[in-house]
Amino acid sequence: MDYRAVRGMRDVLPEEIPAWERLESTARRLADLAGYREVRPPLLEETDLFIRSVGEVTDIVEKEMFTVRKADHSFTLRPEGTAGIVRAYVQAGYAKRAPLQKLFTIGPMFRYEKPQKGRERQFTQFDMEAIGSLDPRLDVELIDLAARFFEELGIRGLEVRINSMGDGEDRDRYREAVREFVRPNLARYSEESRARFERNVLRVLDSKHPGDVELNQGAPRILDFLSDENRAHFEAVERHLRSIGRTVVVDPGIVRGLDYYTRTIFELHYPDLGARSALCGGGRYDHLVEELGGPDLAAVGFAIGFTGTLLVLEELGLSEALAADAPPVYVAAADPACDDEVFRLVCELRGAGLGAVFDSAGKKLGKQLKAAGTGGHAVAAILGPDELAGSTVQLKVLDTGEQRSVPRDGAAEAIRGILAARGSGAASGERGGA
RNA sequence: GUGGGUAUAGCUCAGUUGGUUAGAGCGCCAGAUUGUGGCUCUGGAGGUCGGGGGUUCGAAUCCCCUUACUCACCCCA
Repeated sequence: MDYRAVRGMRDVLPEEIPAWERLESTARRLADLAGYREVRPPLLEETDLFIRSVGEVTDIVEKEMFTVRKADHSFTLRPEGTAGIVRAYVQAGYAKRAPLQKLFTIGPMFRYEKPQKGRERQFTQFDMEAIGSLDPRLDVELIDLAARFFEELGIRGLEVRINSMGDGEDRDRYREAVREFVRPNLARYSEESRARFERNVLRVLDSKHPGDVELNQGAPRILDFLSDENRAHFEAVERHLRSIGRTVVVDPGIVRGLDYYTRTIFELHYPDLGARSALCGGGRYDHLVEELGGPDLAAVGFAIGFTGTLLVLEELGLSEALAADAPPVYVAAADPACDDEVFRLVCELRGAGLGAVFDSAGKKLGKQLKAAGTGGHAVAAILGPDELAGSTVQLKVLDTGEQRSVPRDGAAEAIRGILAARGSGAASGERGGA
């Protein structure tokens, strides 16, 4: 095999499209329900946009960007959706004419990481963003919508974890407190954690080394460092979550990897997925609009990864019931002499709004009917010399085997009748599953 | 970036201590059935055994290198 898809990128083949369409339609329906409008920023942005928004010392910027240079400019394939959406928001002038915008986008993101289960270099995300307000009900609205997305797909048992990162000053004071907490025992920490101590001390608390976990007992919690205002915001989020019946876990260990996050952050986990259990991550980014040249406006959003979601659907056996509908009619030639007339009927039926296909491999009638049956078509229309002579067509209902002759002129109508009779009895999704 | 595993037909996989023309199931094509499918039977096509080098009379099998895939760590969707 000479050519393969680029490492970490894969083809979504026709067999998988129904599952993808289901994710997309579920996302769009939810967005409509809550008044979020679709926006489609370009896949390529100036590299500096991501450095500025995601943060210079993050993994994404340091080593995961797909960057191309052209004529003194540096462009980067978007590694996440929020930066581009906020850039578009500012550029479109929404900040002045209609500051509160609820937006969503669905599309590919790119990160140069080593691929593994649930992680690809090109992956698709569903992003929802509410820009222009600090209302804690928006935090909760988004958490609720994210959870609802999975529930509508049939995925239960998700765990919602929330935390607050405070704002810049809160975080500075907290970071200092953690540094003081760790420093006396630094020599006893794992090598990994000692490196993190320098680079990003908060990650020390995230360590999975047994010894580190022990040492981290009793570490300061960021929630104790929140300003009154940020504490009130966090408590309001919890209160609203309770009032709509969403149970969540407050997890002081969540520390998101992008610099722009502030205040509320959350993740949705599917515990059975193992190492890569987070299906959704999000939170507030209350300074990003200003950072990108707009006024100081608060915002909150999340991203759901399709890759992990599809994995879970697969595991739960929920993706097998999905199959695309084949065109209802297969027009078969009883004799090669009728091929022209078969093609004419196919086009005629399509003109009448009936999906129709024909054999173009020179199969004999028996093989054509076999193909019609296994191909998932509902009706076979058979044309042979006898039918041509009598201006008729044989219609065979493929799942019952019953067959009758109808006038050629009335073929479309007769087929419509058969489909209506079939369709009325069958529930949606009858095909594919069984 | 670090560490482990795996590479044989379109797919899922066998291949015995290295031994002659590398197999099976599914799928595909055809015939039995010269105008009627889903079952059955018969036959067929399809493989530089990931690539390169080495050991050997002889390598899919042993050794080295390489590439790809995959899993985990890190981090994240």
